[in-house]
Amino acid sequence: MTTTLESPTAASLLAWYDRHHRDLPWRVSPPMAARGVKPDPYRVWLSEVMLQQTTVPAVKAYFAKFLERWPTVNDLAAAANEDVMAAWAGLGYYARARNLKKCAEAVAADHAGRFPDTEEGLRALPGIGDYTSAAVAAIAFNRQAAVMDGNVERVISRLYAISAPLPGAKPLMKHKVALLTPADRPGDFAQAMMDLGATICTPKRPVCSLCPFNGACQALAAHDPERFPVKAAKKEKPVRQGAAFVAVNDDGEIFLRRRVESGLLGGMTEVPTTGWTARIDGETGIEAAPFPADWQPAGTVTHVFTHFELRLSIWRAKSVTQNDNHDGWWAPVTNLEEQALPTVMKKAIAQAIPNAFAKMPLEQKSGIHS
DNA sequence: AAGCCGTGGAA
DNA sequence: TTTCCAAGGCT
Repeated sequence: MTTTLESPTAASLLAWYDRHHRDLPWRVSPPMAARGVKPDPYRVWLSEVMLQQTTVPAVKAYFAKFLERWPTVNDLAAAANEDVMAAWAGLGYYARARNLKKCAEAVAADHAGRFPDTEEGLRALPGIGDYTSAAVAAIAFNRQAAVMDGNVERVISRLYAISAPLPGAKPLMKHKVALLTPADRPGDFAQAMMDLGATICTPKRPVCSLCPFNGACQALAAHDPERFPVKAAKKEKPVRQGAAFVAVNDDGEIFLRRRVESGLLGGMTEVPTTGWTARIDGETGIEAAPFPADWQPAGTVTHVFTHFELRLSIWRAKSVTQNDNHDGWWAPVTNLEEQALPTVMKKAIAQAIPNAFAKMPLEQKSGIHS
C-alpha cells in the first residue's frame, strides 16, 4: 500500500511547541510571552554562546553564575579577563570565553551597549557565526532567520531523507529550513525545532509517535529515521603524552602559571607542563621540570580532548622554598576555585594532592590513576 | 577547507 | 567499555 506524505508546516510545529516546550532559564516561553515578557538580547546571546557544542545541563549553572555576577553586557565588558576565564573554567572551548569578552566590549563600546538586531550586524561580532547570529536575530529580535544547529540538521535530514553527508549537505539543509521558517514567531519556531531534536527526534530511538511531523517525515515513511543525518567518517584520536609538575610550599600554596592566549586551553591557568605536542614517544619525565626541586612521581592522569588523548605523568614536590621561575604565582591550595583551571589541570592537581578540591570535590573524575 | 578547539553524560 | 555528540566558530 502507498502512503501520501503531508507537507510539513510551521504551524504544526508551533502548536506542538506551545504544549511541549522545555522551560529553560534563558527562555521566554509562550506563556511568559503572553504575559508580556520580552527576551533580553544579552541573555539570549550569553546562553547561545554557552550552548555551542555544550549540553543544556552543563550550561545551567554557568548561565546563572554569569548572570548574577554580570547582569548586563556593560558589566561583562567592564569585567577583568581573568575573572571571566575563571568563571568559564570547566565549560570547555575556551576561545568562546575570550570571544565572549571581546564581543561584550564591542557591544559596549561600538553599539552603546545594545546588540545589533540583524543577522548581519550580529555576525560581525567575535564568537558569533552562522548559527548564533541567526539564533539571536530570531529569538531576541523576532527576525525571520533560518536557524540551523545539530538538532535542526537531524530533524531536516530526516524530514526530507537527505542522503548527502554532512557537512557538505549543510547549504541544502539550510535552504529547507529557510523555506519552513515562518514570518510570525520565527524565534519560537527555531526553539521548537531544537526542542524537537532534543526530546523527540533524538539521534537514537526517536519517538516518532509523538512528533508533529510524523505525517510528513520521509525518513519515517522509509522506516529508518536513524539512518539520518549521514555524516562523514571521523578520524581516530592519536595519543599524546606529557608531564605535569605540582609544586607545593610550606604555606600550603601551589605554583601556577598562565598559558599563552591562543591554542589549546588558551589564556587558562595551569601547573607547569610539557608541551603535549609529542606523540606517545615524547618526554614524560623529570627532565622537563620547570625548576629544581625534590620531584617525586605521583601517578598518571588521562584526559580526552577533542582531537587527541593525553596521558600525563604527574610529578609532585613538597616544601618547595624557592625557584628561579618567575613566570607564575603561588596560590592557596584551599582556594583553587578562584583560579581559571581547566578540568585537565584540576585532575592533575587532584592526583598530586588528593584533598585539594575537598570543599568542592572533583567527584570521581575518570582518568586518575595511582 | 579541513583541522583545531573541552567536557561530560547517555546509550 | 566504547562511541557518540551537545543551541559551533575560527583559521
